[in-house]
Amino acid sequence: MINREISRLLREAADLMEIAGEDPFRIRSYRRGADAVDQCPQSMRELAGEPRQILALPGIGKGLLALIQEMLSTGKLEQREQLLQRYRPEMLDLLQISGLGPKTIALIFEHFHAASVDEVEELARAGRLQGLPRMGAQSEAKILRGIAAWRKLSGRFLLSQAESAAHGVLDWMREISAIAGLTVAGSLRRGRETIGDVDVLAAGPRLDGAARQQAGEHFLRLPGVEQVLGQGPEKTSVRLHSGLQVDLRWLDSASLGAGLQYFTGSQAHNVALRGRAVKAGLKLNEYGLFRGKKRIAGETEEAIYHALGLAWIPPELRESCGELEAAAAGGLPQLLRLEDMRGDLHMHTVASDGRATIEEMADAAIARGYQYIAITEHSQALAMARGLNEVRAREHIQLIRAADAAFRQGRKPSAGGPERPLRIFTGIEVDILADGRLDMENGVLAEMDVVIGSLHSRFDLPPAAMTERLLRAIENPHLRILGHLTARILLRRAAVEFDFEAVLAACARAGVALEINASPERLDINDQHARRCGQAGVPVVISTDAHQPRHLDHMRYGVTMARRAWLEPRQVLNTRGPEELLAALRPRIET
DNA sequence: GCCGTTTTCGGCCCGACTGTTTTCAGTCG
Repeated sequence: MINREISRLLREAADLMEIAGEDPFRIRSYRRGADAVDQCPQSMRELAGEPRQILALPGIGKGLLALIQEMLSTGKLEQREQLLQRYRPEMLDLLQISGLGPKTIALIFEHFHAASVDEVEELARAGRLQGLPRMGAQSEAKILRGIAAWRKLSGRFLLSQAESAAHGVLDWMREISAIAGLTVAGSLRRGRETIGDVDVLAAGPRLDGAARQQAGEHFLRLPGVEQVLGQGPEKTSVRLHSGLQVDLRWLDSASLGAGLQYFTGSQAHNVALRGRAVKAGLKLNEYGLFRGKKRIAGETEEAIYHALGLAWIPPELRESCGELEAAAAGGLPQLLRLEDMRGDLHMHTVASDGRATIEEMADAAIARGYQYIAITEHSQALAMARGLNEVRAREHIQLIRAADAAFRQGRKPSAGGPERPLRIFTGIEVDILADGRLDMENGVLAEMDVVIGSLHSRFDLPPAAMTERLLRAIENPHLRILGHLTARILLRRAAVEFDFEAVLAACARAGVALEINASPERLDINDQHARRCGQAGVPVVISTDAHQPRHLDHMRYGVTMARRAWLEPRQVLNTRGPEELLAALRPRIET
């Protein structure tokens, strides 16, 4: 039993305990314990003989240690089993639905014995939920909207989840020496925000039938495999405990490029590309590019694209959105790269809900080669995150300025590490309230280098009201960045609807930048939105919303989205140096 | 259930907002 399964059982037990109305603090400690298991670099199984090391993990005490030991020896968690007997396993899905919480789920179960999404949907459609205490027509409609949004995205996985699963597969399969080449394809390679299943391609000169058989059996022993979906000479498919499907395909070296191209897609891109081949009297399939029976390309993707008169097209662009025409005309964009990024403008520290100090975040930024960061705590509306009110915000500015004074000289207060100068900007992530006001006095905002306005509530406002709310926020001359512009927050959430073009036009007029929030759990503005920013001349910033140093590495997800949006470095403000950035961020304040 | 202890139990992230209320429970972040 691997760490992720242990943490999953703990989390599911916590979810069920919540429905059962048990002590909320106890539930929280189960979840904290699950986090600790997830973040522990060593496996619980390895540590099983050293219980003191498990107890040393933050949030794990005697009680949870006993549960972990129980799971390691029996593979089950009795407490979870009992709750599942009392309720039903499908109930865990209901918690994913926006607008449905543990109390309502328990209430519905009590009255109707309904526990699945289908059953609850049927009750809501029939208007029967309205009979329950404190439930009216509007609540019922909200639940139905939540279910519709959930259906749209259930079964899909975040890019980061799929990436981490794919890395596990690649590491596992590298143990087979006959495999010379391993790569991911599909939507994961194209960097889509959500992934349906993971495609892994394997090739090697000595991968004959017997070797494939052996490697395929090794694949089936991959940790976390729940079910074998299919097993054949060309492809083996499994489903992991997480629900993610992973396909392993075998390719011949002579058609490696063709296979990679074919299985990377997208389907629309491939259809267009095959059409181009047909026009040239050629045929393209997963085995190569053919003139008659003669293969004229196939070992590499580059050779295939070149033979079709095209520049090689980065996978992120392969969505049949004009990339073939651009590649034919030599007009592909100079896509943004991770190394173009010079700073991160959105992060939290222990002053609100972050886990590290200003200095620790600064050290991490220096280690990643950045020239500047902005510290942007939450404002008070986000009480759960210990958001700052005006008084605390003013105090925090002083701390940031003191850290800036130390770090901009290239000196670090703490010992060790690289000594390169870093600018630390003052900032705040201020909540855009339901009526469009910013959750902080203008006098304090005026002192901030970076003011990010974000939405944290009322995602379900009608589109017109949501548009008004955003336009009003943009009117505030202190707002520099519209952040968290939530097309979708987390997989379970519905799209926030508003008039994107109107908001974009207002940003362009006001000189407000749009944020691509690179945090892997947030799918804020999507690539199509981001592409419109580039087309409309609205500057973009990419930031990680880091709550601890390692989150700074999430920048790569933001860069991936920017690449899918065809953005070039000049369109992204935090590719610029510190002075140029400040000038671009504050045009309305200082001119 | 964990933690930090004043070593035995109290505190643990809390405000905005909605819908149903007539004073607040439930959800969300």
